[in-house]
Amino acid sequence: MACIVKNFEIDHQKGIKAVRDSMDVLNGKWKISIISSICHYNTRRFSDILNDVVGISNRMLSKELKELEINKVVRRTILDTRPVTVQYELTKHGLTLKTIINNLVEWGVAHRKIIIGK
Amino acid sequence: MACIVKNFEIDHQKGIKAVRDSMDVLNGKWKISIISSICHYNTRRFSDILNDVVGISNRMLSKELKELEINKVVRRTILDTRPVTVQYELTKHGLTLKTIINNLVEWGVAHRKIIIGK
DNA sequence: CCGGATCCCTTGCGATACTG
DNA sequence: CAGTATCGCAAGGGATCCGG
Repeated sequence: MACIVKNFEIDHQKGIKAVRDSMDVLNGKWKISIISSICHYNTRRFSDILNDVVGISNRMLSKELKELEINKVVRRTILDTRPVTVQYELTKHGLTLKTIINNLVEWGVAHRKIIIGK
Repeated sequence: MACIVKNFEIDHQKGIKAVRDSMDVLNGKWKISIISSICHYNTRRFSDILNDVVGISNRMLSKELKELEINKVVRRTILDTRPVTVQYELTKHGLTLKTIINNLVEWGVAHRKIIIGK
């Protein structure tokens, strides 16, 4: 009985760590918006994302995209056009975030209703 | 046709804003871990959460819980024991985060496998 | 036991300007 | 077009101590 409780607790700790791992990747002011933008269009260019995500600067966009690329959420492709354009798309791994994003959208809407009072 | 495209874009912008609303509530180093802890036990005391969320200081826990209470994610109850103990539980609204948290746990586990290489 | 108050350091992030 | 470099502030968050 104590053993069951103990395993229960261990799993809970694992869960908390796993959530933190996720949040480390998704944290910051812009990440999820960027992912949401790319996800919506399947493939999206730098300047297009810059327009989608209102308020972000090119410096930030560049930095965030680089981190997402390192975390294998996003794939970067340079197209040899003149001038150069760069394309971003979600990796297979990145695509698995779609469910989470949809849930976050739903929750955000519900939350606004509750807080602002409809 | 152009109209359809336009509505499509508008909805996308709404989606991005909704995600941001969610993240504003959930952002920071600790929030989701705290919610995860309370959610797991249904009802949890201050000092217990302090133990669950490894690394957090009482100052931070206090601050984060207060914000979550303001955002109606968490309900706070003072028990008249000696010395005083305080109990936290998720509101109905807070409970709707359960799905998101479970998804984040799954994704975090998958992510670690991909990045660390199993 | 549950916090609040203070101090201080680190980080995130914005603004701006510049390259291939 | 897609970034990089530099600067600088404000927020985030840790450590410690105090009080009901």
